[in-house]
Amino acid sequence: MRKGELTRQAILDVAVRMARYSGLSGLTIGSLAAAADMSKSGVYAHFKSKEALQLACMERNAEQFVDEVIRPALAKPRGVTRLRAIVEYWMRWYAHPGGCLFLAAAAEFDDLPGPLHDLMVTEQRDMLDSLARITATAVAEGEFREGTDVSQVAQEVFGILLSYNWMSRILSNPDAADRAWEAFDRLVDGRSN
Amino acid sequence: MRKGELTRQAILDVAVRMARYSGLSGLTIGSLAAAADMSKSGVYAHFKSKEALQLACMERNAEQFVDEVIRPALAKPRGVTRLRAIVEYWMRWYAHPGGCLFLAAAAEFDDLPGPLHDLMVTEQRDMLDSLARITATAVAEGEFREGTDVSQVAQEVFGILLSYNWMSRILSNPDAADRAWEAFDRLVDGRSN
DNA sequence: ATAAAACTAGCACGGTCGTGCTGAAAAATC
DNA sequence: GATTTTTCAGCACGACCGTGCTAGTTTTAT
Repeated sequence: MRKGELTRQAILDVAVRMARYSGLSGLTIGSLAAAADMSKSGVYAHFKSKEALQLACMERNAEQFVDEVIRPALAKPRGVTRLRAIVEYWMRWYAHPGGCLFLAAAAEFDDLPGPLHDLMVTEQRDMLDSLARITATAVAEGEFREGTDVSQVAQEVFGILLSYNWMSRILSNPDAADRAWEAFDRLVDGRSN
Repeated sequence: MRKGELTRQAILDVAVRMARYSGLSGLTIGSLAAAADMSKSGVYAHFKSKEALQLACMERNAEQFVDEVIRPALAKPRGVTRLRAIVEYWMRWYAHPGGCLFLAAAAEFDDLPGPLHDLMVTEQRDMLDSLARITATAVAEGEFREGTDVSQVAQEVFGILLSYNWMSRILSNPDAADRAWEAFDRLVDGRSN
């Protein structure tokens, strides 16, 4: 039946938005119900447990990440152009109100075994793989030197993104973006033919 | 009187160790009391509120960071040697069981105004300043080019540290440290005379 | 040794948490 | 239009939360 799935998605959208602020553990069914103008049990009925709700939030968040970062980047020409594009979209992603749910989830579940931890690791790994794969297109297109360690580039680009996020979000440093791009440009220069 | 302060410190040590796993919000007075073999009210009496306990945890954590990272680094010769040293100690710091409380606190309080947020920002800023100041010694000693943007270097080094932390802690990537050092070496090379 | 101060266990409070049953309303199917 | 299925509010539960009072013990100071 259709109506149920519809409200389920509506609840999930609210939940993800809230979780960006409070994290997945800080998200409570009571406050979520209030924000969705429903009763606690009304919300609860759509997810058999809180853990299931949290897992659904992470999946929904991952879909949005693909929509807003991965797919737009893949629409760009292969190579450095595409790498630069994903960094740009990724930085915009980090600017979401409340911050990045991936990072929040990573901090929450890094040492807490369970399905949430496992899904978090999988998603984190997928994100890194996307960076490495796009870097590989720059090698294939002859823009980066043959033999470039794409995983090394991925880790470094991710570092640029992480420190940008910290600088701009926690320290409210207005120069964070410029500095991130300067670091990126030097990274690209060092690998270019 | 002396005994009180002693057990207060003992409680705080346990609290910080627990908070590294669960975060400052996930830390509860009940579980802390159990871990410290005390009653809830016995623990509570040492801190007038939970927020005061959390603030004390952050301060204690900052002291430990100074002891384990900042001070040992300052004992090294000025310049690149000292910069390399702080990165090494910092990486060791991130390897603490449960992870880094600064990062957990940043994720928890980045969008939540209040004293905890303010203290977190202050501490984060201090950490970054330490990086910039040490970089400045490398410039003063003539190892880095005159006019080097020390804040730029600080942001980039912090990025290397953050991505190392993510790679090793969340993705359990054994190459994370090597890649971090490779990135660091290239950063130093690019700025050296 | 005695008085004063500090420490902490016991206990209870109001509140919120996740969970789950029950029954009525609403929607989908026939 | 009747029936079956789905959706959801009401309500209650046990557990744990932060908080704080009280009383008794332990530690310090005199």
